[in-house]
Amino acid sequence: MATPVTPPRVRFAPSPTGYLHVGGARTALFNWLYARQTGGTFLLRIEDTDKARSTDESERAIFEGLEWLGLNWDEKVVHQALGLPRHQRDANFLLETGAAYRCFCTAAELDALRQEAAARKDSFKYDRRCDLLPRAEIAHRVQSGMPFVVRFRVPEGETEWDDAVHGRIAFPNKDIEDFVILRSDRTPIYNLAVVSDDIDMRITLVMRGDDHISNTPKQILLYRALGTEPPHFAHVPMIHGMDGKKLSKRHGATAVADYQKEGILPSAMVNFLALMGWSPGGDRELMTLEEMIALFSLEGLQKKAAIFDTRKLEWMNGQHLSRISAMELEPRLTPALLEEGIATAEMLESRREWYLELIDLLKVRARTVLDMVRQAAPFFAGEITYDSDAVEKQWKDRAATAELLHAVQESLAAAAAWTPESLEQALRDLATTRGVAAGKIFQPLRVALTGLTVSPGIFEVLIAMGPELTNQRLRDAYEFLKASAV
RNA sequence: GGCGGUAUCGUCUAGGGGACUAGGACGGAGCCCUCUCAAGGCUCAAACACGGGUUCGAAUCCCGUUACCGCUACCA
Repeated sequence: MATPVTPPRVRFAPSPTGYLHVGGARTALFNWLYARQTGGTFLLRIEDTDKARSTDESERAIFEGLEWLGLNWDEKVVHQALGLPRHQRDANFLLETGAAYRCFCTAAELDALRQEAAARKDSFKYDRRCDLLPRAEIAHRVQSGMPFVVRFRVPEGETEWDDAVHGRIAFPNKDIEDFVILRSDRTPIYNLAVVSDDIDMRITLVMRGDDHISNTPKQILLYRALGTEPPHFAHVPMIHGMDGKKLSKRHGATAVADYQKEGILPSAMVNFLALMGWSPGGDRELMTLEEMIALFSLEGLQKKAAIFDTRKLEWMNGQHLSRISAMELEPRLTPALLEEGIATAEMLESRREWYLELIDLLKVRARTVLDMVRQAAPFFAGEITYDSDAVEKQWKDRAATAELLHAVQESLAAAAAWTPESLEQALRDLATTRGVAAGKIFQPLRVALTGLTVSPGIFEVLIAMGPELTNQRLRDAYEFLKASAV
């Protein structure tokens, strides 16, 4: 009863000409999810046939980006450039079977033709003039070493396929020109390299950006000419910037590494990316990778381009931040803390329990790891800076504030114990004695301890700081108040 | 220009002919909670691009129009 389907093989095939773009990452994610869900194989192919633009550095950036997102690939990375002999073999095969022909037109000639067409307001399409050359002439030119490219002879008819996201798409072949498949330097053009490689890698489903829709009929034609049935295709929508245009540097951060630096968690990034162009149906939004694997389906793919809204990403990151445990968060926060010089590795190691509790305290109100770093600073020994707005608002009367903080210090010193309950008792008693609202004490104290008007609950802050640092901070506050009293 | 694709709140989306007074989320406004800020709870504003069909009935199906996007290289 079981239907013996061969497990799917999908791939992500970026060209190493920059960094890992969020659009690319999203395409990779969909392929990965599909493979993981179906028990298929997810492959990575580096399309480095454009030697001028490809760099090792950007190849590394792609690996690191995918690894950070948790998208592991199953077999050895394929480098397209290494397939050169096969690409040439395939081109020769097409030449031999008559599916392709040599074209001796130079770039300059073609350019002139194109301009003529443009002047006539005609659309340009190669007129096959080299295909019409007499056999003898072709042989002569080849023998005399005249450079040529190989063009695919597009047959009559119509090319169509059943796209997994768009349904049936058809192109009249007459609208497709005889495209080049091999350059005069014998290197392959994209469409040939892709088809040759995808056949070689036994890809069963090509899932990629829908900017490739118009390449698809050409590729299908190549598959057939090469004697192979084409794979299935799924063209996923693009990701645009807030202005509705293709996402580019103008829109700010477009590399996944940028978001890594800004303190976005990979789990949030992947969750957010998945929702650009895919939905599990219903109201489901917050998901882990595992859940997405279970829920993923081609049917849930959207046809429409999505606009990348970083505000929702940040919200989502906040949600992931508050769900993740301090233990899991620690490895992401620590490097940032060290880099900012807020703490040292030894310090964090020696007070690990305390450190993990601090993380739990901070993660609730942070949207990014960087937020946490900023909020963590006051909890470590060292100078703090007083936010000018905070001073203005909560320490307006310097002398009165100094007096108040002295009273607070005494109350804290007199507290039964350094526990949230005792400290709260002490401070609330102080408020009662002085006949003021508790907030009138908490707020100035918060500024003294953190330099900010925003922090975790004041008793949590006191506990996390401990009596020593608290007293130090209060002494610093007196100094500041005295110095700025004039 | 030619060809192709797409069209639900500002944004991400749910919706598969009657369950739609079109749901959720981000963002916005407000309220509650409260020592601040988050978080959380509640409330409000906010969309089926337009025009024709098909049908007893259309956000859902078909056709046009419009707008937007993509491709149109010896780039990928």
